[in-house]
Amino acid sequence: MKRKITLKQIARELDVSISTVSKALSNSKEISEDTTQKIQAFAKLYNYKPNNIALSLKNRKTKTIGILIPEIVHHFFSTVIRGIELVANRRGYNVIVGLSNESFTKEIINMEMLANGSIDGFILSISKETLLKQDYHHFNATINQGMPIVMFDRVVNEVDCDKVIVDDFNGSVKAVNKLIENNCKNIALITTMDYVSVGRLRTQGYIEALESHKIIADPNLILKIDDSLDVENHLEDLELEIEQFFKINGSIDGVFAVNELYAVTAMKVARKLGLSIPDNIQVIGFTDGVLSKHATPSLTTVSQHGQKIGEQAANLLIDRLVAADTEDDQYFTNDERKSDFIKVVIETEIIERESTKQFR
Amino acid sequence: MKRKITLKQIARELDVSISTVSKALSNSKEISEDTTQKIQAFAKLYNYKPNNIALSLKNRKTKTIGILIPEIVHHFFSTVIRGIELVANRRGYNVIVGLSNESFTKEIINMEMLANGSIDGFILSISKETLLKQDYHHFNATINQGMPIVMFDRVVNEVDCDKVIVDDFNGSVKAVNKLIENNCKNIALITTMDYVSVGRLRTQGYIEALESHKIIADPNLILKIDDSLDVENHLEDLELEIEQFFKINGSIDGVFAVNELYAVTAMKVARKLGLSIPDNIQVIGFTDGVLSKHATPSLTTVSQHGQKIGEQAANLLIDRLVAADTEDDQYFTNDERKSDFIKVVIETEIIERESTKQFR
DNA sequence: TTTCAACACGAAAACGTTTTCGCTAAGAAT
DNA sequence: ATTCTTAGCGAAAACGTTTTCGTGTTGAAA
Repeated sequence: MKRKITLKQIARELDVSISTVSKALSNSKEISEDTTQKIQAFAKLYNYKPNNIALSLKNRKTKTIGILIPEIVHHFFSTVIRGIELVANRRGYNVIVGLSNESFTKEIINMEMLANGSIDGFILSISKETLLKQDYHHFNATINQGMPIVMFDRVVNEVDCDKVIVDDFNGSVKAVNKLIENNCKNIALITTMDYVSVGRLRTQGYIEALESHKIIADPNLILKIDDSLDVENHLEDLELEIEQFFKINGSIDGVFAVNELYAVTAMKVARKLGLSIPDNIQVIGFTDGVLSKHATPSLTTVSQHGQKIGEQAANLLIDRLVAADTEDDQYFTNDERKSDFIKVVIETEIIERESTKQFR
Repeated sequence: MKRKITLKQIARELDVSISTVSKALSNSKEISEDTTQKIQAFAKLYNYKPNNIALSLKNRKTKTIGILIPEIVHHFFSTVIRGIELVANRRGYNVIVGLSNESFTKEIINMEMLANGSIDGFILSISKETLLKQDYHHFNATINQGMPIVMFDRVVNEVDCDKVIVDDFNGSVKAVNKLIENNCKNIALITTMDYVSVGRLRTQGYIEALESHKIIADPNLILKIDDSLDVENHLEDLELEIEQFFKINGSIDGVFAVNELYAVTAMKVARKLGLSIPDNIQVIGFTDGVLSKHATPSLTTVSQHGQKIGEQAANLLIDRLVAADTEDDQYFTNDERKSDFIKVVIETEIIERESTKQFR
């Protein structure tokens, strides 16, 4: 077991100085061709690679991006990570992942761990607890320390930074419009509590779509699920709730659900109640995950393009990092630097599958 | 925007030496109570936190684990990551993620990027292409450089390191036994090509279970899917293949599939052919993912406990890291160090759901 | 008064780089 | 013969820590 070789060791072996080795390896023409050859050969032989940590310390940048998300076992989030990793790698960056597990405290701890030199910038999506508390000081603190942040999906106006979001509002409008066009007369909405911004926006889209068709949104047709306790492990509760909802509102012939799980559960319940899909009830979900694709019947969804979100976020962050790098030279007073932040909206797209009727 | 404060700055402000500041902050009793108080107060005020990179360079360890997996948009892998992150965090480590995307080259590039000081050790699962090529030099190279590796799930005998695997063989045996107990007479197997070790092992389990019941495995009842091209995007091909398979073998009354996708697709096809589940055909899958849970009917599966795998892997790696740390002191000749590697087997468990009959 | 321990702190090395600057020798220009 | 370039290399600083060792001051012991 031989440890990685360093410049110092090469220098000692070849009886030259460290500087000479460093220069020779970067093909500096300060060094004679002879010495350069010799050093490069030796370095290759011993598989020399510069130590990243030393480089990071010297350059005061790590070429690493910190990702902070609420949950990783989740199709949408892992898709976003894939997008981030893709462009990060292409542009010479690594990716370090932290999970908040929807907890405010873990979010802070994770940020502080990473903000102390480990990374050059953050890409993150806010945890539910943080959204509830509406306490965003940790984000602003790290931004003030000169570390850029890009938020995606679960973003918030109180923090000044680049953002990448899906067009929740218009996505919902499209979905509900589709149901209306498909002759649904009583369209139900299954959504989350309002503090999750995406839930709120999707709900607004639902209402807007109805109203634009002169339909008054019936509050009874809106089911708000409290998912503060994790639904995944209380599936029966979810089913029960939806079943009650269906029974009370017998006239429902269309369902728009703000996520995949609600949608497939709704389908399940509907079938249990003897309703057939899409003949009696048509269903559209939000988020294009595995469930939608492989459910029976397969689910028509509003696709979020998670990977694109990740790619965009990574590009935004890295652009800002290289900008900060070159900008360093020209002088700026602190407030003079133009701090207009970008908000990228990723358009949604309806993917038609079997849970809605096909008209053509 | 004020950059993070350093020891040097504190020292200058308070007109003491850097060493004094460092000692005061670590409560060294070399420093008088007065000065300690003053320094700590100042540090707190300016929110001083030691720079991780500098610490890494000094201590020659990063407190970071590198994860290298073929794909992140995959329930099993993301579950493993969650497990790793859980114990890594608990034990003071960060987690950096690389994706090989099933490519040999990307696997190597990623390893080299991370191996140059960025991390203290690897947790990885081998890419399909690497398994095909059977070229494992990059793993052995990094191990030889003194960087420990823990492999999980897709492991290989040619590399000497700790391993965490699921009991694929026994898992399959259990599953097929269950089908036999449930009175299936013609049990089909839907599996992958043999070069993926887990596919091979699960196939062997299938055969073994049959033979232990004096049943001769019928080669016609084994369908090997070539998933070298990604199946997710060629779903129809998969369905077609399975449909042909079912039509040719009309007698099938039980299906064991080595992954979730094959299982739910089999169910879909079966229903399409007018067969009801579990009455006409019972189905068991491998991997406990979202699909199994939410499919209709929900799928009986062999659960892999991905999170437990991740936790075990992380513990193995960190144990070895701290061992190497303390062991450093006593002298060892290189070959003298005890290098017996551990192979942890995570037991599988059958989760019964609606796709098999209930006997009680 | 001299000696000595204890106290409180600073200097410097080390981790592995890159880069600026300075130095020496050799050859060219004056 | 003297000055000037230039080629080729080394010394040292810097990034931010921790830690070892040294040093000066003070009060007590001799």
